[in-house]
Amino acid sequence: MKTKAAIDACCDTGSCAPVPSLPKGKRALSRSKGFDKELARLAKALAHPARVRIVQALMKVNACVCGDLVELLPLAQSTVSQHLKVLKLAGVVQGAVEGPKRCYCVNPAALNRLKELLSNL
Amino acid sequence: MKTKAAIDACCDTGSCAPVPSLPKGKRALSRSKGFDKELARLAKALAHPARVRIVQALMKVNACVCGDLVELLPLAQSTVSQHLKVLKLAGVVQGAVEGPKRCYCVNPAALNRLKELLSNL
DNA sequence: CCCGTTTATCGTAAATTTACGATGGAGAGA
DNA sequence: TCTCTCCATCGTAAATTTACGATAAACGGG
Repeated sequence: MKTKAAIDACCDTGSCAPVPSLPKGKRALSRSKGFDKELARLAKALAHPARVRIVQALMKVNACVCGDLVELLPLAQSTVSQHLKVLKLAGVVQGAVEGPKRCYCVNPAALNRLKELLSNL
Repeated sequence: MKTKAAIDACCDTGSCAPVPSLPKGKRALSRSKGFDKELARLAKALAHPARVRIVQALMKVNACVCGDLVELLPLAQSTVSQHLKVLKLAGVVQGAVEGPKRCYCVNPAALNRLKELLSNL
């Protein structure tokens, strides 16, 4: 009977529990109203390899990075700027003006928040 | 001079470092070739509120969940099935056949991997 | 063997994302 | 002031995502 084997392939408890009708007062965070939206929003910010690369580069130096991020990526300058905008809107990076250039750095709080939300899944 | 103030708003070190030309042998994980793609792929799986809700519900019971996930979400059955497919392809959930129903549960390894990648940013 | 239940897939439409070149604006220096 | 550099924004095209209803496929029960 392959049914049993298929179940084992899924998870160890052989039986199928009913859906828990969600908010059961188990953990405060995951009950909070915007939990799913907030996690999805932060995850979406990192849901593109180019944006991950940007955050990676920004983390590596713990200072601001002047704009030659474009040279890191096989993308046009306007595209990189657009990705930076996405990251800024999600609160993952912050930017400031330094002379004619821009200055970017990651906001550690946003990444910590993402980790926190993940831990409370 | 508002330039200085703007810098402070970005990060505490007042100066702007050059981009670090990425792979500098600092940490093995973040150097690995597919790091950005893998993180982006996992993040993308959670980049939609409905998929977060699904994972949430699947985590809450540590067993398989029979299919009435549809009742959790304000979405049509085919849409939920599509989101489940995305999660399965990303390796975040696993499914098995139980009689006429399907049986889903999360793959903790995938979520741990996501946390690991985030920690190595 | 048919039937009802459950879920995946197909076809499709709307919305969003991704990417590019072109343009514009802000600041530094001649 | 004029110009040059750096970057954001605009306009736009292609690709992807999201959502739905309709249909098909798998299974157990009668």
